[in-house]
Amino acid sequence: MAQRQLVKDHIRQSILDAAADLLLTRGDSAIMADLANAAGIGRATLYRYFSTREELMSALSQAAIDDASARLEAADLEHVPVTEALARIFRAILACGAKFEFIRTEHEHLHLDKEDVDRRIGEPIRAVLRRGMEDGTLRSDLPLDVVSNLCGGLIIGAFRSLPFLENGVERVSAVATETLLKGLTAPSE
Amino acid sequence: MAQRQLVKDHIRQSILDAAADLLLTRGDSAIMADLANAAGIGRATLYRYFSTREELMSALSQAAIDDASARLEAADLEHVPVTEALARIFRAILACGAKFEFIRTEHEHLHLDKEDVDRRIGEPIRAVLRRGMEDGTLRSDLPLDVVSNLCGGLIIGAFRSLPFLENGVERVSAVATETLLKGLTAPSE
DNA sequence: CACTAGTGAGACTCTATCATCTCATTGAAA
DNA sequence: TTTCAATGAGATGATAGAGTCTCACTAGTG
Repeated sequence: MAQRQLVKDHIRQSILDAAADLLLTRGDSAIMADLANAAGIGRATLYRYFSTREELMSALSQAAIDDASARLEAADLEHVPVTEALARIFRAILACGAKFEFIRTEHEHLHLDKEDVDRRIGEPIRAVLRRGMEDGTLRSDLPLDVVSNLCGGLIIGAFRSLPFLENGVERVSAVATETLLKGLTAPSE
Repeated sequence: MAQRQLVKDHIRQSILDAAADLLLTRGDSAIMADLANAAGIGRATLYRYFSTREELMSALSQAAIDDASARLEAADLEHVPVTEALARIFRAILACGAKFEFIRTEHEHLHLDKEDVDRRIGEPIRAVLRRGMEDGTLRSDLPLDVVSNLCGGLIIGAFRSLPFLENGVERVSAVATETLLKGLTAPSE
C-alpha cells in the first residue's frame, strides 16, 4: 500500500506539471476541466487531489517557489564569485521551466505570498547583484532595484529564447550571463 | 453638438486609459463594474461605450498597438544609426506606459491580432536589431530571435525600473540602451 | 423656459464555471 | 477469485459575472 501512495504522489505531481504548462499558454482562461484533461485524468479525480481551484493554484505556487528556491540554495551562491553566481542563477531559474513563468505571471494578482517569493527567490538574487555592485563586477551607479529589474528582464528574455538555441538551458544561461555582465559594467562615458 | 462629440471621445479615451491601468495591476480579474468604477463612470455607461467586454478589450489592444506603432514610426528608425535607433525604441515603448504592459501580458491568450502586433511593433524592432547584427554593432553569432527576446526582456526590465530613477523614461531608456549595446557586442572569449 | 442626449442606480436574465454527488468500472492486493 | 480503493463519466446545484432594460436625474442646447 506504500505503492498506492507513491502512485498518488506521482499523479499529484503530474497534475501540477500539466497545470503549469497549460496555464503558461492559456492563462487563467484554462478551466478545471481543461486542467484535468491536460493531466490526463477525469475532472472528478482532479477534485479528489485539489478540492478547489484556489487550492490547486496555491499548491502550484508553492511548488514553483519551492522548486526555484531549492535550486537557488543548491547553487551555493554565497561561496562563488559573482560571475559564477550569476550563471548559476540563470541556470537555476531557467531549469524551473513553466513553473517560473507561473510565478512571474500569476503572482501579481494572485492569492499567494508575494513576500515568500521575494524572500526566498528575490532576495538571494539581489544579494548576488549587491555583491557584484560592491566588488566592481557590476556598475554601482544605479539603484539596486534597477539592476535587479534589468536582470529579471534578462531572465524573461532568456526563458523565451530557450526554443531558439541548441543545448537549451546551458547555452542560454551562458549567453544571458554574459549579456548581463558586459551590459552592466561601469558606464562608458 | 460638436461639443458633445468631443466630450464622448474624451470619455472613451479615459475609459481606455483607466482600463489599461487597472488591468495592469489586477489582471483579468478586473470585472466590468471595476473598470467602470476606475473610469469614474457607471456600469451602464461603460456598456454604452463598449457593448461587450470583448469589444473593450479589442479597442484597448488596438489603441495600445496604434500608440506603440505610431511612436515607432515617428522615431524614423531606418534613417539613424543603430545605437540611436535602439535608444529611440526604448523611449517609444516606455512612453506607452500601461498600454505596453497590456499588449505584453494579454496578447498571449487574447482575442487580438498577434500578427498585427508582430508586424507593426515586432518587425520594426527586429529590423533595427538585424541591421545592428550586420553592421557589427551587435554580436551576430546568435539567432535574431534570441537577440530579439533579450531585447524584449530588457524592455520589460526597463519598464519596471521606471519608478526607481528620476527622469523616468529618459534616464531608463539610456540605461537600457547602454546595457543592450554593451551586453550584446561580440563574445569576449 | 422647454427639450433632449447622456447618465447612474439598480433590478433582471442568462450562462459559464465551480463544486458536489452518484454510480458503474477498473485494477491492484489479499 | 474476492475485495476494495480509486477512477471517469455525467447529472446536479450554486454562484459570479456578463449583458439588458427601465427609470428618474442632470446638464447642456435651442
